Amino acid sequence: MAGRTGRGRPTIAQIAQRTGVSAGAVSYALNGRPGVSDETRARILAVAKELGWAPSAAARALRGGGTATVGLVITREPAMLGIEPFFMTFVAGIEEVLSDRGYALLLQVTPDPDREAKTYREWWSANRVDGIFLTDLAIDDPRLDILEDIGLPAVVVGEPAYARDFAAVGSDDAGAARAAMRRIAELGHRRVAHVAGPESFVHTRVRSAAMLEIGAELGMDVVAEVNTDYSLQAGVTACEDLLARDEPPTAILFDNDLTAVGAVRAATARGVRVPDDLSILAWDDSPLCQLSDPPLSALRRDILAYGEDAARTLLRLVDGDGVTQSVRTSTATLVERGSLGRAPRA
Amino acid sequence: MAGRTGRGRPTIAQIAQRTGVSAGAVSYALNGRPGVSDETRARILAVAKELGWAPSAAARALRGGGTATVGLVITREPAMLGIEPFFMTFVAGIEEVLSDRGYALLLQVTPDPDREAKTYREWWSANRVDGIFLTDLAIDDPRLDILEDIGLPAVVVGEPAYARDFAAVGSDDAGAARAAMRRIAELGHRRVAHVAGPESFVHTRVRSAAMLEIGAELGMDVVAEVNTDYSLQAGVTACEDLLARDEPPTAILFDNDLTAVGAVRAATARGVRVPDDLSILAWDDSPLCQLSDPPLSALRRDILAYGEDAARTLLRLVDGDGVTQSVRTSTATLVERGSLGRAPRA
DNA sequence: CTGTTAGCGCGTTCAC
DNA sequence: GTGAACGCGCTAACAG
Repeated sequence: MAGRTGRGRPTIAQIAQRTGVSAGAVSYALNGRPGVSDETRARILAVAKELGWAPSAAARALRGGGTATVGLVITREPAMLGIEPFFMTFVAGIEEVLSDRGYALLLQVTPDPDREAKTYREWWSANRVDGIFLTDLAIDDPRLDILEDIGLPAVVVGEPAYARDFAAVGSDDAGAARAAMRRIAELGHRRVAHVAGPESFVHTRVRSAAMLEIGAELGMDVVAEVNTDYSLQAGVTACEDLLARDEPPTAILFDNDLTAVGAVRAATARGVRVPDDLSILAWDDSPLCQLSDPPLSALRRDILAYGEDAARTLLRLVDGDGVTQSVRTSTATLVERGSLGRAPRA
Repeated sequence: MAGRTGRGRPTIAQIAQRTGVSAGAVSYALNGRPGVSDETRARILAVAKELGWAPSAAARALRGGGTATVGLVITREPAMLGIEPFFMTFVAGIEEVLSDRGYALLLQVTPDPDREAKTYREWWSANRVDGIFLTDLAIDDPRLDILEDIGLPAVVVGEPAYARDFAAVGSDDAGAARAAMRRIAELGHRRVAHVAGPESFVHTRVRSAAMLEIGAELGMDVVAEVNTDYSLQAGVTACEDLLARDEPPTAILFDNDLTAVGAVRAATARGVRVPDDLSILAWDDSPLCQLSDPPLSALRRDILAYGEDAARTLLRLVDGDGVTQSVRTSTATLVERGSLGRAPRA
């Protein structure tokens, strides 16, 4: 179990020497293949265990056996990551699957989108990863061109419809938006607004499109679609602007929790009561929602499971097992906590 | 600049073939060493660039040139990570330094402390990392034994005094506690409490010891030292218990922001006003502090810079440059926002 | 000087 | 069960 001080990391050659057999035999034994007697095999395994041997990742990768590593680039301002509950939880979910399989996660955090594309090429050229996760999918995403070009296995985390031929793992945003709008309509609201994320993201567009369509279907007036950068301040500003209108919405759906929290503060500061005068609904349910006052009703996704699904899909792709062109979907549920109420009388 | 479809990742052999020279010559050219004419060198570099060549990480590692990778194990319940602003920001800081140098971060998130030790051995045996960051330092930390045994370069993120011969990067917690207590005393408080983190962590002990010492020095009564797991719920419970005492504290210092937020809610729910009846001070200033009502006063550390310092130190260690046994320190400053007020009249 | 050849590091695998 | 070759980049020894 130990590997005593200073001997350097154990190799097959060392094990071969100690057991008095060839390196090839050791390899067969360690990999559970035929070619060695049960007796020698046992001896070899014992010595390997004593030395704490593990195969050199470098040697395996060199032989073409894969790197046992997958990559994730998070394109965000580093300082913003601390409050972005999504990524850390998503990474934790990924880890849960990877570590069981002996895979490691190579991470890069950078605010620079160009760097992300470069990183994919570098990782591929240097043979550092067997596959990658691609998040924040954009319309006509140039990263897909690069990945197609170099042929690096990838799983798109997002709307499958925009993922071309890549395997995708996505949540059913349109369905969630539909459920939310139904509930909002049920509470008597007729004028609603949508405070969304960055316009470039596919999931922003999907949600916005769904809002408009469902609004029309339900006879509601979607008075505004506002794009933000997901920041607290953007939520404050958006809410203030909406409330300053001649005919302000009576309910607002936010694309993340941080903007929704900002909106509650903005409304309260203006003397607008939540939910009596204004209903607020957040997308993604982090602890922030419970900390807000009143606590926020939210569309809850199981982000940990989302990460796990993405990781399982990528590993399957890397294994070449299923030709996983298929689509996975996790669903969001509406958690009501008090920021969502009946529409005020006209 | 591209590497066209399907050709597989470019190798030195390919470049050699295209330029009509030997692989050795290509290697010399690519590494800026003498042995090739300027002319050939230029040709080689051009082809390499066109193919998007990058050295195989595996081959380099195999040759003993290092893996250009460092590791970090985060021992936390995955679900808790989403609200733990510390680690994500810390990781972002690390990344800022690593990516400039072409290093990658290998990450593992696991709730199992035993797994962490195992991971260090595996990473070392498999030659996956050149060094690691060690966080959440404990008293008589068994991980230090393992790292000493295998001789893997490591930087301890925490109190240098407990880091044995390892290089350490730590913040001056005792100094910060001192400054906080001075300010609390200045506001007239005489009965204070400290709601700390897990007892096993060195930095918990350091802070607790500092609190008691400074309290005595300032003639204050530290009525309680409570250990928690940093969770919101633990903050709620701790606050309720403290307020239920015969002589409750008039000010409480919390070791993280989440417990402090929980405490504000618990106090408010009991009809105890913050800061009129009870002053609350958080350690580490994440956006949560601003979202709380009233916004929390906090001991602010520059966690991003903390991560950067740790990364720089580890890289120096890996390079073998400075024999960085030295100690770094970043200081916390007190940000007052309104949860800290004058002591109520007896 | 300009360039080539050969062998290393480590695990895997094919032929014997 | 053994010996040898392979994958890839680096470098010491050697040749023109």
